[in-house]
Parts: sequence; structure tokens; C-alpha cells
Amino acid sequence: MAGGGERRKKTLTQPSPASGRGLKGHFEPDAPASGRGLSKRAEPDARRQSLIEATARVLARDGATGASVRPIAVEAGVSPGLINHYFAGIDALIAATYSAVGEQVSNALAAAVAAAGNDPRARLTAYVTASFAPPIADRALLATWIAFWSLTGKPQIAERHDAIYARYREDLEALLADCGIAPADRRLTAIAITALVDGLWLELCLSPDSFTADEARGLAERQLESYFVRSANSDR
Amino acid sequence: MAGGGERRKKTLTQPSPASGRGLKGHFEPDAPASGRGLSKRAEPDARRQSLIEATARVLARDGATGASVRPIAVEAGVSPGLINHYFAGIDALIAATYSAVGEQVSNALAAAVAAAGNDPRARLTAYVTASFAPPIADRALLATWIAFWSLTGKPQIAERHDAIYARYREDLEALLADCGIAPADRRLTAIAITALVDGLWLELCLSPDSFTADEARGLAERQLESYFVRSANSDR
DNA sequence: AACCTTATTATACGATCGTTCAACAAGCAA
DNA sequence: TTGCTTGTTGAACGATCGTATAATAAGGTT
Repeated sequence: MAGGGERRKKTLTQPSPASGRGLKGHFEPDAPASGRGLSKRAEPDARRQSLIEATARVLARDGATGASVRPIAVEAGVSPGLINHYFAGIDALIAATYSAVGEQVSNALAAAVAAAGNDPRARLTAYVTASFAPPIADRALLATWIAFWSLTGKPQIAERHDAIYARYREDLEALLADCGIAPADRRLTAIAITALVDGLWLELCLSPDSFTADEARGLAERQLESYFVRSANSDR
Repeated sequence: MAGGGERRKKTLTQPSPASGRGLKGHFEPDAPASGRGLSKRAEPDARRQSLIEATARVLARDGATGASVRPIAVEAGVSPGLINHYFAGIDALIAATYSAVGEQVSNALAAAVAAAGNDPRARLTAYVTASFAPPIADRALLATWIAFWSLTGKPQIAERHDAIYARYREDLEALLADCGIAPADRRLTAIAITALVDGLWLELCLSPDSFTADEARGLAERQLESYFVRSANSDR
């Protein structure tokens, strides 16, 4: 919508006085911004990934309001124009970051399950309580997540949200199945557990003084127990 | 750095063609924005209230990103400068709106409880399930709430959040007490119920296709039951 | 009437927003 | 070497952000 299309012919024809190399001067000669190297002519995939990671860091640090083109470019050690070379716009970059962060969270949960051994109940508990320990229980991750929620008005972002949450519930349903929860109960049980965990996680990050991570873990475990008690009663 | 600061001198020196009264032109002559009258020299308290309500409407419509001075002023049928006359800044206005909307929600829940009659269990159920019906279960209200969450980095907003949630849990604890939940259990029970309801409410508003309001209500009711079953067992 | 107080408007400022684009630079092919 | 492709820069645009402020308008007091 912004930016014209014809005015440039005259304006920029004469080269600007000091535009030899540009960016370099603002940073350490070869290590831009925050440690990421990648200063020149990166592999397209690596550059895309680096931009996504920079966006995630900015979202975690400054939330939705701070995640604008220039700060992200600075964080990535790159000029602002480059973002539009790799992504259709800032919204597309943020959407891609949503998917990437969602994947990371998913991996962290999977790791917690894997570390729990082979007992189905232990694996389920691990999956559920992982949200109350690092790296999930993290104020910065919540800020990132809220930023995504605040953008679900755009269909592009809403799609990612649905996909990420659907997968979360799918994983949970599989774990419930391994624990012997009846197929007809799995869907709603997964929804309830997801909601409880989300709500506890949200409030735990938002105002950590109202209860502790241990209390949250205890509440989630009790909720799980109640499903098995009920299931045992109705099965018999 | 961009845009320059010198070109404006010319651009804006001549007043915009139709700026006798300014805002008026966009709307009905004497009923600015959305029905609020109050066009000139209002009582300070009424004006403050009208600005807060306009902010709430804009937050509901456009979320956190859209809640900036000018759109709010348009919604209130007022010039942008007036906002800084009544509030220390846009952040203060939004904080005040948080309190006001929190109060409204609180009132809506109280009304649901009052409508439920005298049976303590019915009153508790009404309080809990009111979140899955209008006016609470509303995409626009969620957008408002997410906007507040996204600002909890600022201490001013975080305080309001803590106060609002503390009150929510207090009310819930009182209802639990009426239902005979042991004093020692009330705090954590209230936290768990709040979390479940919040999580269900969040996802119900965010992606309404994953489950229905009725299902959410059913899940919340079952959770309540489980607390009474447990309590009955341990009491006897 | 003249005066004072204050609600309100309208405009301006400097900063920053997302996007565009001509120019520069790096690597590869011929 | 010369060309060609393309990653990359830096500057500019128009829009909009939050805030400040001089001028105007309204109401009340004397």
C-alpha cells in the first residue's frame, strides 16, 4: 500500500556520497549484531533460518510491538531490505517464526517424553508437566506466544495456530491411548488437559507469584489421576 | 533515520481542505463515532468514561496493534489531543481500560451467579460455565484480553492483571467455601478451575472449530464434580 | 460587561512503521 | 577477461505512531 513506484528514476540516479559498503561501520567488523556470523552471501536456506531465529529472539525480548522490520534486521545483522527479499512481508516472516517456534516446543515436549522411559503413565505425566519447567515455562516464550495469539486475526497466522494446537492434541491423544483411555473419551480428555495446562502455564508465566511450578505440576497430575479413576470405574 | 524531518514543513503547512471542525465529517453530524453524544465540554468524569469505553471498543475491534491514539479519538468522537489531557499517555488509558473491562467481566459473572438461585452447587456451576456463553465467550473480548496480556511487560499493566485475577480467584474460593470445600483445599482448587476455564475459553475463542461451547461446559462441570467426589471421599 | 479557568481542537514534531528500488557486490559460466 | 545471476545494501517514500502546544471555545464568577 505504501511506497510509490515511479519516483525513483530521478531520485537515486546519482549514487549517494558514502555508500561503499555501508553496514559494516555500525558493528564489529565481521560479527554483526548478536553473534550470528553469516555476514555475506549466505545460502538462501541458512539465511531464511537466521532471519526466523532473529525474529524469535526479538519476539521473546520485546513482544509483538517490538517485532518490526528494522529491529529484526539489526538482530540478524542484516539490512532491512533483505527481509523482503526472503519473505513476502513482515507478516509472512512472523508466520514462519510461529511454525518454527511451535516446532521447537513440540521437540522439547517430545524430548521430555523420551526421557521418561517406557511406562505409558510416566510418559504422559512427563508430557503434561514439561510445560511447567524450562524451556517451556518461560516468560519470554509466553511473550512470543501472546504475540502470535494477537495476530490470529490474520488467516495466515490462524492456520498455523490451528495446526500447532491440533498436533499438540494429537500427541496427547496418542499418549492417552497408550494409557488405556477409551477411544471415545480421548478427544475431550485431550482438550481438557490441554486447556488446564495452557491455563496454568499462562498464569504461571504471567504472574509467577500466585502459585509455584510445583503446585502447577501437582494440579496437572491430580487431573490426570482423576481421568484414570473415572476410566477404571466405568470400565469395570 | 528514515522519512526525513524537513519535507514536512511544506507538506502540512496548508491546512487540510475540510478541517473546520475536523472529525465531524466522517460521521453523522452530531453523533460522533458510535453513538456517544458528548460532543462538547463534558463533565470530566463522563469524558474519562467515554474515552475508556471507546478504547475498549477499539481494542475489541482491532486488538492491541490498532489501539493507538488517533483511532481511539475517532471512536470517541474527539480530537487526538484530548486523550493526553485526561490521561498521562496512551499506556495509562489502556491500563484504565483494563480495569474497566475487568470490572465488566466480573459483573457479568456475578450476574450469572445471581441468576442461578440459591443452591451453592448451582451457583458455582453458573460462575464457571458463564465463561462459555455470551458476553464472555466472545472473540472480541479475547482480543481485548490478549492485548492486555501483551502489555504485562509494563508494571502498570501487570498490577492490574494481578488484581483482576486475584479477585476472580477470591470470588471462586468463596463459592467453593459455600459448597463445603475444605479451607486448605480452596486455594489450589480455585487455581485449577481458573486455569481450566481460562484455557478452554482461550481456545474456544481462538479456534472455535476444535470444540463447542457445550463441550467446554461439560468438561468444566466434570472437573467440578471430581473435586466433590474427592472431597466426599476424604471427608467421610 | 470584563475576566478567569479549563475543556477542546488542530496542527506540528520527531520517531518509526512496512515496503520499494536503484545500486553495489559476490560468485559462477563462458 | 567479460557477462550474468542474484544476494545484499542503503536510502527513500508515504503512513502512522505518541506527545506537545498554541489557539479557540465554553462556562462560571465578579
